[in-house]
Amino acid sequence: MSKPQISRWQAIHDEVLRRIHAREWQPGQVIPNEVDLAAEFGCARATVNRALRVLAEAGLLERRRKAGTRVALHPVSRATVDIPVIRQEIEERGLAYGYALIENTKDCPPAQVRAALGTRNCQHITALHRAEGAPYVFEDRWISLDTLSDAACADFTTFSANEWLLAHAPYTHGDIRFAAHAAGPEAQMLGTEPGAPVFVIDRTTWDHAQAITSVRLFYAPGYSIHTTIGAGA
Amino acid sequence: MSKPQISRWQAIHDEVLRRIHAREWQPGQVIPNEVDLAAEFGCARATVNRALRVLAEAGLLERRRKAGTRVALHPVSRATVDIPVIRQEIEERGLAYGYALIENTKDCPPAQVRAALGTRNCQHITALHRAEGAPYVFEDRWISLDTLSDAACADFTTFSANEWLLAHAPYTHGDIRFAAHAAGPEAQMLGTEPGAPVFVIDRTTWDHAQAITSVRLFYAPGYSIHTTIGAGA
DNA sequence: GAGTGGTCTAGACCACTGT
DNA sequence: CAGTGGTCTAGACCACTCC
Repeated sequence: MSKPQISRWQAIHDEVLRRIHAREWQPGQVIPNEVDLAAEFGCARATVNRALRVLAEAGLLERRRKAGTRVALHPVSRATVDIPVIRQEIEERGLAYGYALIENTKDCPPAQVRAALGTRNCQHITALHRAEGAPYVFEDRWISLDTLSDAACADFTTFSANEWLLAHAPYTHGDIRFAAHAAGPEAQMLGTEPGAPVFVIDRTTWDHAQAITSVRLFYAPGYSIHTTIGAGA
Repeated sequence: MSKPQISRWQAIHDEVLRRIHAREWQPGQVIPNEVDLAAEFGCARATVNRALRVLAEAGLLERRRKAGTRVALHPVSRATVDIPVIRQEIEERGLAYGYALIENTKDCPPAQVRAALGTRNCQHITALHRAEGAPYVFEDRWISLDTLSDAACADFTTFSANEWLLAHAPYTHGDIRFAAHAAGPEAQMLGTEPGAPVFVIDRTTWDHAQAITSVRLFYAPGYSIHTTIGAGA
């Protein structure tokens, strides 16, 4: 037998959620303040605070000092997407991981990447990741040599730039874009035809103000990103 | 002048993050327990707990009772994606929102949707959302009439099913998938050619154990989802 | 069994912001 | 200015899990 072990703040979280769903507290309406709710639930204010903070982070409540807490008018669905290391993503599905470096040169990136990285001084790496022998994702990466001069002499033949960067260049923040593109020259490597729809992820990461790398991942046909969303209204 | 106003727990959060990035605490290594860290930082244990909890939620730390807190071996990038109501998404870009119902019939869904919703008794709604007159997204939605019998007599001509559901059927959890497809018959409505790459979002939502709706959104060419990621290693 | 994190309390001070 | 949420404290008990 397994007991869920609901904590006090989770119970309050659930009860507040129930009142929002039941329209006892309507969208846009101000709900009682923390002191009153703590009195109602017979607990400390900090416990109510925790419950409401989680709901606010989920986008269901809007909180402002003095103005109080309101039920959000336009609750957005907030999904958290995990973007793992490619090798890990493949191996976690129980498939054999394969990697092949295609190109590794010092080069000047195209305008769009140049704008993202803020430099012309880049290492250009292209590689193919395979799952169980089949093409999985084609990686087209630019690394700023202004930020990471080591990248010029790194060996990407056995380990991908993906993993090298994880070990050598932590980032503070990044920027991700998901889109659908028509396959270009990389179609052949992905085992599809030019013009076929491919799922593309563009990602640029920074270490504070220093841009580190900008990468475009072309996924083989059939790829999709899956995630779940919590409570919404 | 604006002061960032860094709170105590955020300062500790940042310092721990610095130590992880600086490899002072290496991946897989157990870091000092909360009591020791509280002593080091000269604060209450709850404050350290808050800082470490946030880092754990971000995937950078792994915490287990008795075993202690370790630096994650495979820090995944965890991005939060906001999926707003379509009308809101368009209007927030300062564009005129347009909506046209195409079809609204009681019908039996295809096998895949049937499996997701667990019923044959469905309302089928298709509609086109426009931004500034141009096609923006084509919506292909199935609503379970077992769960929401009201949907059979709802009027979707002026307000989209998207908004009707928000007001009538809160969900407790959902399931989202992003993918790239080749445009089918909907290509014409999206102003593109069959076979062209389109960004597709599949979403199914439940209210507890009851499936509510399953929708497939076909976005017009050029659409992309943008988000940011926080600190990673 | 014992060490660690998870939670909770009662109270306090502070930051922000609407009035 | 005053009301509200944001944070912090010192201490406590409990749940979990490794040894």
